[in-house]
Amino acid sequence: MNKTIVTGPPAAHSRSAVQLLAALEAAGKRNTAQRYAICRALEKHAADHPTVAEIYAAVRESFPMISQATVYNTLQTLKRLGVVIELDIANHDHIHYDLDVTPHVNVVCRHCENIADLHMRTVTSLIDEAAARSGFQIQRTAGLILYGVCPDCRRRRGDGRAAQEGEPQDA
Amino acid sequence: MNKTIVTGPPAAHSRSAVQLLAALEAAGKRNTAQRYAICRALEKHAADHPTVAEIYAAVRESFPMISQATVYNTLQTLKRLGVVIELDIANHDHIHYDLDVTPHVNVVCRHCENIADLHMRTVTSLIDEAAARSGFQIQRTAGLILYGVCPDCRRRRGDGRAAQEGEPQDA
DNA sequence: TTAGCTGCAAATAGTTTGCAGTTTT
DNA sequence: AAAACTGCAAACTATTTGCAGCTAA
Repeated sequence: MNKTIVTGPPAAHSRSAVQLLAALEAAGKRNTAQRYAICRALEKHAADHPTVAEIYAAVRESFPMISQATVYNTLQTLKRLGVVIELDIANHDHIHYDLDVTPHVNVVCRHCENIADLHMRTVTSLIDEAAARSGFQIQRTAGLILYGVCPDCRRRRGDGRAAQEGEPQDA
Repeated sequence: MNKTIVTGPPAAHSRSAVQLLAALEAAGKRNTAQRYAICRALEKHAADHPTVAEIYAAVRESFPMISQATVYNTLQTLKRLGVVIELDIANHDHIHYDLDVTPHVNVVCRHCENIADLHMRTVTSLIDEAAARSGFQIQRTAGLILYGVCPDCRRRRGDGRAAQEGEPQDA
């Protein structure tokens, strides 16, 4: 549950609140105070890959009477516009949101549940090869998810465990 | 909803029912008729990346009185043993199961919801680089998910759409 | 025998939805 | 003024859980 960012440049590729709002406007969506607050909350927590609950909590600070439904609706709208992506992470109860829609990998720690962004040349190679080999037209290139243990947790909990096939998904 | 396999060798890397049962036994789990039936169903539908509902339906054919809870329980056990992985796919209501736990990519079609397996050298490079760059100890190397449109659907629905960043997640 | 498994049914909880009233354009 | 958006509360539904009886070892 701690939200220390483990790796990677802070929000370097993430869209800003302004960009999100611009996308909404460009799509002919209305500019409401609630949406503004939600976009600000997204921007602020971008590096955490926030869940709906976290965004809801953050928005409430400045907008105490907002309803969850509005948060869900707006997030769905942003998702459909393609300016935000959903991260469905195994064994996590909530959906996470990522403002970075450029090709990258997300690495998830099984212990502290932190999520890091990783930008690598290899991602593009992988996608190109996958497209060539499968005949698929790959549309979404962000949010490739890898699971493991972050450096902090390795240190904290003792290391040693082999990173092998057959590694169980849970503790 | 059609389940034609689009790409890749049929179940080449998937574990067989026998292997699943062996894993259960090795872990000191009891050998029940229900678990046997579930493993058989998994093996049979491995190439489909079946959901719980599909496995439940398949098992019922030979075992009409089985309960869903048992299917859920067994799947969870297999998951914890690391012989099966869960695929959490964006916008899919159900969890999919993959009997292939060797490093590979899953490519998901947004239209027909088919899931293909792709084994590529690049996967290992990606994982190695991700581990090196992030300091994470990567434990799960299977089920890297990519989203796009499969060849059949491209043909069927007309092509043309650009595979760009900013591509919406839904229709 | 006995620990573990199954099946039933009820509980849980994240997300979605209907609708009436409000707000943006 | 019209269409869209919000907030509330109810609805949905995939998954989990409690528990009594069954069963593999």
